[in-house]
Amino acid sequence: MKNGTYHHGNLKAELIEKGLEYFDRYGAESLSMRKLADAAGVSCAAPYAHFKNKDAFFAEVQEYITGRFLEALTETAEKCPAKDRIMLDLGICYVRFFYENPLYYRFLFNGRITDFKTYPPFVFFEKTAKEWLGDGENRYRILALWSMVHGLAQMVTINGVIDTDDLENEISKIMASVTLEEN
Amino acid sequence: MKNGTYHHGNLKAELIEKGLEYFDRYGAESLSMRKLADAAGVSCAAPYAHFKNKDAFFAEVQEYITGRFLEALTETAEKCPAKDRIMLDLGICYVRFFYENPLYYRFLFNGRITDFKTYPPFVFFEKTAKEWLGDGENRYRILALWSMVHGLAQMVTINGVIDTDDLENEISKIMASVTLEEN
DNA sequence: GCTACAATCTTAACAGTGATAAGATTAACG
DNA sequence: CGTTAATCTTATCACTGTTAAGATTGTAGC
Repeated sequence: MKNGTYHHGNLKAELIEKGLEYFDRYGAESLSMRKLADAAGVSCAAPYAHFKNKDAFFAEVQEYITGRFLEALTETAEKCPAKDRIMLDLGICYVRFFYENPLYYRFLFNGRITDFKTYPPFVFFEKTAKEWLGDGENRYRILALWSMVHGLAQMVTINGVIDTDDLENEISKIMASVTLEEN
Repeated sequence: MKNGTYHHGNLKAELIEKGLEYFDRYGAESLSMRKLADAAGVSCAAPYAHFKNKDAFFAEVQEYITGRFLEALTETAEKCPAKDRIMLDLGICYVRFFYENPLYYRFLFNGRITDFKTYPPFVFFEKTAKEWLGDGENRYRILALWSMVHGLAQMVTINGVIDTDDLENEISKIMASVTLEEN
């Protein structure tokens, strides 16, 4: 207990913040509620006033990360100069996000996301792809593109299959190597 | 201790076997060395005579699963009737393996595989792709195909983005939607 | 300001975990 | 038959998530 502050005042936010810090350094596996409480200068049971259990804590962290991921995608789409580049830019952004935050990939897509169809970043990706490809029957193409980009994101989080010195160029070439008609 | 059998005689194999059973039902997260020891009718410290630690145990389980995965791929390649179908068949096999064993995907590709480039199933996939595509500069195409198939495998382990009643047909259409020249 | 209430935090405890050390049992091999 | 190494058991450790009981404090209504 720090001097005179029985009530922390901002514990929930600090726990998430400290959680992300630890997380970025060591990953989610070794993160414990007790270390987190310690880091926030609080007793081991205090976090349970704000999170029902460890999983609920992780769920909030996940929502935060998902928010940042979705933000990156929407920004990329908005800033895209030419409409025929949008899927390429989106793909690069998608891969880059997990290249820059490798630990996030495992955290998100490891049992935590139980439904791809309703996961906001995917919904956005699908919507954009539909707009780009037109209203025809493009379900299979969208799935192909989507899984390719998602698969690439994982490659990039693990080991140098892809040259990460020039990520943009590499992803471009990979995506271009698979002809989607006018590309 | 079972009647008169201080030495189990076959503990290591039984631990892996019981491990896979538990694993198939509940996943790897809740599996503990102690439950495993219990299930094998042995004290909680006995497993440590055969495995240095929990991670070493998991490493052996991983090798077993990897073996089965690689086996499925090579068999598919051998049985393939027409050479121009081989990448399609391999892709279907790849996805089907994880559709049938959804928990394996998370287990394998969750920090456990630290290098895609040397992971035998990937090496085999790459080699076959090279043979199929000829000796040209097809690096990007192979990566595209590879990540697509790998991404699809994850889709299929999570939730109904893909119609799993007719997995073969769906994967075919997805792979075909992306034109790889002569296909 | 005072009081009641709800939110927040601490202390203490529980069962379950991975892991290790010390010693018991037994298989294997000369 | 005796020695040795492999295998197993019995403690025991530190650590984990979680809960219950009670202490402290912010807050709303008087």
